[in-house]
Amino acid sequence: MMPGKKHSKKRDAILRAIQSTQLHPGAQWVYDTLKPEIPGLSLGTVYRNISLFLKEGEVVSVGVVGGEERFDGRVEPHPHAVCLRCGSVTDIPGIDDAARNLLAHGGAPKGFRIDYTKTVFYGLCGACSS
Amino acid sequence: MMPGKKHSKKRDAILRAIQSTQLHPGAQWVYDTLKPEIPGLSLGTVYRNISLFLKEGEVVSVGVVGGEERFDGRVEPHPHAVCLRCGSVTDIPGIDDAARNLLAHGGAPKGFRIDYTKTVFYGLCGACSS
DNA sequence: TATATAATAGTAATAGTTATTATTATTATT
DNA sequence: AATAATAATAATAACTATTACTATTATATA
Repeated sequence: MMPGKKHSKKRDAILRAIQSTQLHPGAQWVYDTLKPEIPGLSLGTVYRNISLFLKEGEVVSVGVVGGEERFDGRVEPHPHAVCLRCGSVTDIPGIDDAARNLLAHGGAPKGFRIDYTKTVFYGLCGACSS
Repeated sequence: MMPGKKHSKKRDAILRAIQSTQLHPGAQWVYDTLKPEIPGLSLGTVYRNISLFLKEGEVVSVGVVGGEERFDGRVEPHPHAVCLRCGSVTDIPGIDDAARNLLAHGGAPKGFRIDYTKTVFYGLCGACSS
């Protein structure tokens, strides 16, 4: 009865899976990764719980890469680099989005209330450009 | 025999449709808009030609909004504002992405070659926030 | 333990997009 | 202009990521 987070072994596992990698995985990756240790896991459960995490702000969407939505367990706003060849997504730390955000407020369309910003750099990752 | 652009009434109409609006439309909108004046037009043709435009750089993708990919006929890089409620996409002119781009080069992952940047602001548009 | 509530698996359904193929239009060549 | 080669298209089927649905199972509460 102690007020706290909602429980469910599977839900927790899904959140931890997303938080414990820097791959910015999609739902399928989470499913494939957890399935061996949690045989009774369905893809629908992964999708449903990720939706919950998004709503509760425990996970954030990086956007759609190659037709698949990718997620990030690090919720502080920061830019990402997406490889156009292999689809890898990399964090770009150390660059604060907030300043950019402020800067943009001046130019925002009349009456538009900005909630958050996403900055994505597209190109070729180290592995794919060498 | 004069070297010039490739032709096709439908192809041209599709490109002009995208270029002549600020709605940042998706494929379905282009189809719905042109269908009355070009009854013999199929959705597949719209998709196929948009893919060509993307490859040739005549059109640029704004990203996926509400599960649908949206396009822009203005190809100079500039940020966009996406309304989380109605899905409208608005240009944000007057803010140069290039500076931001440069700024980011320092922080980009080792070996990552940046080709272009996309900055999107999410929030509520004027109509939806009032 | 009994009862109410929430979470899940499995499956079906949906929607955007891409591929296929037969046909039609366009371009090049004679 | 007539014919041959090429490109573009419509119509349809296929595909994929995602969501909805439903019967079942697990969890929490009394």
